[in-house]
Amino acid sequence: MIYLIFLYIYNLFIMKTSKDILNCKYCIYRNLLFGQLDDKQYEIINNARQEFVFKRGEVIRKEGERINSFLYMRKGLVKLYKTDRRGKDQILSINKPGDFINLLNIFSNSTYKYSIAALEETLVCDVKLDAFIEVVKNNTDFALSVLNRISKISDETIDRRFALAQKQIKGRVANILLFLAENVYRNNEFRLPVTRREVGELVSMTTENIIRTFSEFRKDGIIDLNGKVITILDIKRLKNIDKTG
Amino acid sequence: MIYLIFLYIYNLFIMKTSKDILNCKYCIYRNLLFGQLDDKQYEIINNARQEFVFKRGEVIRKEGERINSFLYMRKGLVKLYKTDRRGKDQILSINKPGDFINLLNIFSNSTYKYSIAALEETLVCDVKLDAFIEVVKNNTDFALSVLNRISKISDETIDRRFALAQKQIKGRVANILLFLAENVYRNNEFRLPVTRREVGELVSMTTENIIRTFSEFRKDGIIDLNGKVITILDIKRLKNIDKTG
DNA sequence: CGCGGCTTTGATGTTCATCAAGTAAAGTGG
DNA sequence: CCACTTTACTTGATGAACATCAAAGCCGCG
Repeated sequence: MIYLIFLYIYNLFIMKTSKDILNCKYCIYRNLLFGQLDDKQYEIINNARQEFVFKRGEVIRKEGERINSFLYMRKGLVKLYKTDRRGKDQILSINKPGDFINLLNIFSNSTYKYSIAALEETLVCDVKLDAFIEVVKNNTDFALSVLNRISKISDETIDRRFALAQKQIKGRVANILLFLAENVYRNNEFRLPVTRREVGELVSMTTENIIRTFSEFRKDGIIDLNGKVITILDIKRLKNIDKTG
Repeated sequence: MIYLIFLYIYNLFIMKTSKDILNCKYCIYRNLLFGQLDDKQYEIINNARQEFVFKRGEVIRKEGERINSFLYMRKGLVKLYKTDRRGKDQILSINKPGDFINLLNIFSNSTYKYSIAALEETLVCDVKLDAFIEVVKNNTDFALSVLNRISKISDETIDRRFALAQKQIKGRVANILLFLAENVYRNNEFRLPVTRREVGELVSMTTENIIRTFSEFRKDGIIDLNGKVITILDIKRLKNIDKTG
């Protein structure tokens, strides 16, 4: 709710100062990471920054590409995924606005170990790595803040992986439905941003079994299904399935 | 082979200068991470440093404990693991000398999300976090080096997870045997440092199926089994099983 | 020496993947 | 905008991979 009010004010703000939308000085995500920068450092980042819009389905980065920018999401939804030699994808994570998609990997001086694609129309800020590193070098508080952020991302990854590994299919599907409802759309009704196959790729199950699980949830009155539109009817029961596996 | 010679020289060195073993100035792992420190910074680390020896089975850190030191391994073997509410463990990784066990997580200003236990007699260096952070703050090259190291660890984790998820049981067991033979013991014959159950906890399979797989490999002439001692007889075939799944 | 944890094998059951076949929806080119 | 093609979705039948259960031998250790 607070979030919605925030977004509303943000939108009003944009209307009035649309010139400034291209300057991240006014970005709502600024304080997530760039809080400690002074004006000069801020300018360095801002000058090295570009915005890109990707349509649903577009590939943002391809596994194997050299990493030469820091990315963060301002709008939309993306998936990080790897493709095996038989052409089958495995989705590592789904990321939403505010996430620093590649922060964990930009300092490896190496290439992307995964691809990134847009699941919805997505707005991404792209900061040249040279500039990012220059600021890290000149502001140790910022460096520590980056390290802190990285550690937290890593903590979450461990927790998430651990939780998934315990569960079998029903628990996994419940988990992703709750993730979308609570963390992404903040609503019990939403349009599924991924295909059934992609849900399978995310939780390591086949498309058919995802569909069967959806159907079962519907028969049990836990969700309502209408093509891509999903309504969670009994969130309590869904949470219980998520927890007990 | 080079590694063994290295160790040998290192041991000779210790004999002669045993007073210095407590000073990481002479640590063979020094350059892995602390290469860029000047003498003063070096002294800060060294003064905040303690060595601890853990026997097989001892818990080094427990999930939930506050993280207040940077750890690195000088000798031995450890496992990182999480325990679920039913008391079953899941092993996240097995780590060996030279690994920075908790580097990914020390900046989270939080608690351990996993436990660490010794699989063999293990020598761990423990550097107070305050000192570590002080040096990060005063040496941006060091900070970048830490970031680089973190990115690489993260890359490896992704690759490893991806590879494991593709494989079924034979491939997973082959994978861990090769890891032990090639990365840890550098020998085709070694004493398995974990129980069959722990192998299962590492690759998400039951004890019984690990045993069955071992037996099958033996019947096929790929390995020889003698209690805990394993000899890889046909490494080519084992590598093929690892690769093809 | 006896207890508990580790190892092993066999029998049985569950979960999930695979295969097949059909319908619905979403692109695509004329 | 419609015919056509492709991709997504759905259901059922079958089988493979793996978990679970049971029982017994082994080994180290107090």
